[in-house]
Amino acid sequence: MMQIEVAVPTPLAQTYSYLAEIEIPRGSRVLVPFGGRKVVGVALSSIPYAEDAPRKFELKQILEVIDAQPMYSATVLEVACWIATYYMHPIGEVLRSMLPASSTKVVREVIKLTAKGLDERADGSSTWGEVLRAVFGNKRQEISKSAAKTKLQRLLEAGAVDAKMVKFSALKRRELIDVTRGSSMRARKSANKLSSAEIGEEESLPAVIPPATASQERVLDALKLGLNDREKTPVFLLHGITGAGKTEVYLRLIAEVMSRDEAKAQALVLVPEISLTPQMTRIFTRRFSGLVAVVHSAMSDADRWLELNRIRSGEAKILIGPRSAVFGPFQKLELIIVDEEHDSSYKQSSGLAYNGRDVAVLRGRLEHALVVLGSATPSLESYQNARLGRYHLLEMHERATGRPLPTVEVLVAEDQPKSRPSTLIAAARDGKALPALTQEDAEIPMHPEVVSSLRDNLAAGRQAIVLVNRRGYAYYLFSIDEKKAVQCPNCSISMTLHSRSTVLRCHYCDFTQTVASLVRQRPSEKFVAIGYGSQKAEDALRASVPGARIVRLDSDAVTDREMLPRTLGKFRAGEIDILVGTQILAKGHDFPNVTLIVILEVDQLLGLPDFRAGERAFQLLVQAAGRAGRAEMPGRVLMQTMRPEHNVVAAAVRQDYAAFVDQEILFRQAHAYPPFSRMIAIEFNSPDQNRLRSLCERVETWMEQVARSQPDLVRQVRLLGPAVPPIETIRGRHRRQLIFTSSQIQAMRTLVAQFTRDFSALSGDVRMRIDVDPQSLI
DNA sequence: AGCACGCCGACT
DNA sequence: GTCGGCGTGCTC
Repeated sequence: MMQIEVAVPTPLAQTYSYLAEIEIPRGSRVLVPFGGRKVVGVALSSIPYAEDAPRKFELKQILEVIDAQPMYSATVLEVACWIATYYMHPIGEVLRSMLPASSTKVVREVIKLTAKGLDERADGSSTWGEVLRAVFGNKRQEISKSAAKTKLQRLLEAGAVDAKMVKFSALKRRELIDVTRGSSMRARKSANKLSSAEIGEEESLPAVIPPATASQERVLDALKLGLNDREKTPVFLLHGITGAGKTEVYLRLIAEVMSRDEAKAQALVLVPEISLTPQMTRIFTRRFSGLVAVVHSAMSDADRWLELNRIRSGEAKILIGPRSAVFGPFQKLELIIVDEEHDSSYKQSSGLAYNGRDVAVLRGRLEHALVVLGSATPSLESYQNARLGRYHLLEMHERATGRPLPTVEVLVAEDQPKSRPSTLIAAARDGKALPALTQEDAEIPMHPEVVSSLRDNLAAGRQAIVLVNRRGYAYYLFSIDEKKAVQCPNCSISMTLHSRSTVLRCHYCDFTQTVASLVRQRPSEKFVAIGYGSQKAEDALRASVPGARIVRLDSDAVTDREMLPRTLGKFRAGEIDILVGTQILAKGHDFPNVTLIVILEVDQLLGLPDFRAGERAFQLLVQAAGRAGRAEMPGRVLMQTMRPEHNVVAAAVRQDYAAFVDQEILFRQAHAYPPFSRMIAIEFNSPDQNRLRSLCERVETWMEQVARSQPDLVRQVRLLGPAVPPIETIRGRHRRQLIFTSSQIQAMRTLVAQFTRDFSALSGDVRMRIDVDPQSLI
């Protein structure tokens, strides 16, 4: 008999011991009984069972070994353990988040009609029969619990029958149904579907490989030296200006790795989710036909399994994906590329707060793989690592086309437009139909130069991109009487006006309300629409650039997963003259015929209450500017701002990364912000404000106590809060934030570990989330 | 997180 | 008198 340590997907940090007849391979998933239910855990170790050892409880038997071949390799398990420790997250949850969701949601429950239930369903006059017919239909006797749940929910919403009858417990009590636990699902077998890579292949043409430029050659030579020295597991930071041809470097490096190693070597390419377009995928599939696997978040679980299994079997050599791809089941990973390494989407913002880029560096070290972090605007953290010699810095200062960077001009915007009551809103109050949009309604503060440049560009048969860093129609709806913007009832932020100012929407919880219903609720107040978003910019552009084919692209416009690639495809094909939209447009895309980029509302970027606001603004401005003039035609960039003197704007205008870094480093140093310190943020949230308040009092008492009992430890760590974060409430949950900062990482971690131990038992509906190295403090 | 056990209001 | 509400506490 063996004793097996199993990591179980619960918010508990410890592992649990079970019994099995034989040793179970480390990394295999197992089905175990756990607190009255069955869950899927991961076997971590097997030791012979010492029968006579004293123990407080009897061990339970493992019910089933799901994977004969471990699902998690030894290295991936090591990565998981590191993440669990570093990000202070339970190991079972870490392992669960590493695979597609269905890998651990394997205990399927099945609802079955009993004989009595069958009779009842046949009875057309029975209300219970009605419920059963709604759930099972007229033929089926069995249905999965999740499917049944949605049907019951729908029935409940319809309100045709008593709410009490629309419940599993009620049906069960009457012995109309049986709830049984099905057996666990196995690792998914391949479905009859073509993988995205195969589909991509069909369309693809043979690759035309451009000759490498001098700087590409130089960088590649250095990287190849790194490949020879992999035992030292070097990390390279590839800083190349926009259009320098970093992708071509990646492609050649991958080819080099593969040519060296009897076609066994595998490579990982991490990209920000948003740049995972079919075009991007095609670049790789054309060059490495049949060897590329792709995963992205819009994919179904089944498809994701399919692609990951191609990597696991060794059939595919290259995995392209967003941050979660860093957990890919590689056989022999020899190269990891993190494209746009500065991108904030590498940091998971909910649940397990890992940073895919940092995990990539760790995994590279464990696998002895070469790691390349690429960016036109490296994060301060990575750049500092390069300065300190931890990473090798490689720079590319010329564009692959030999063309100069686009010229950037600053246009000083007028002040805010005069606040005037909108005719649209007045009409909504009267309950009349909304009037057609007038020219005046569609006005936004646009510098005359912006308009004339867009017209000239159109006349020259060229394309333009207009970037508005805010979605929606107007910015917010301001109540003149209350002297404040209309807030979301669930979140403490202003709602944004959409659909020509007829609808208010919260960008945090998606709460939606029509303006008409708002003015009915608050009949005596007067409102004005302030500011503008991408929707209004679209209208304004239509009015001021007649004849242009204009399409808006932002997360509201992208309604299905075909939308973004389709629109970008049309734009590339020249069927669209002007693309107007949000950050979606700023990243990575390569449009040869785009010669003009307009960036409106630069100022809003700079004003965010976060120490990284400057860095984000600089990155966005440079990335956006980099979309212009990528082919033969020179590009031009117009930035409209009210603060032309701001040093971030000034550096972005010159596209001078070094100048930006120099000043930003000084700023971070002066305030002891990362990378000169580390941060751990702890968030408490609860729908109950009072509970939260008393918890904060407990936290303060705790802080005073440790300051007294462990003064040496506390002296090394700065503790901020508990404070109300910039957005106090999200989805009806009030929040408080506690921030630990220190340059003494170990001391800080010790203190935080102590804190989480002392606050592990939270009463009521209070939740705690730990964010190590937070990307944003909002 | 689930799920069970446990103690108080409105119903067959 | 029960059913069922959700407050605490445990899960090898």
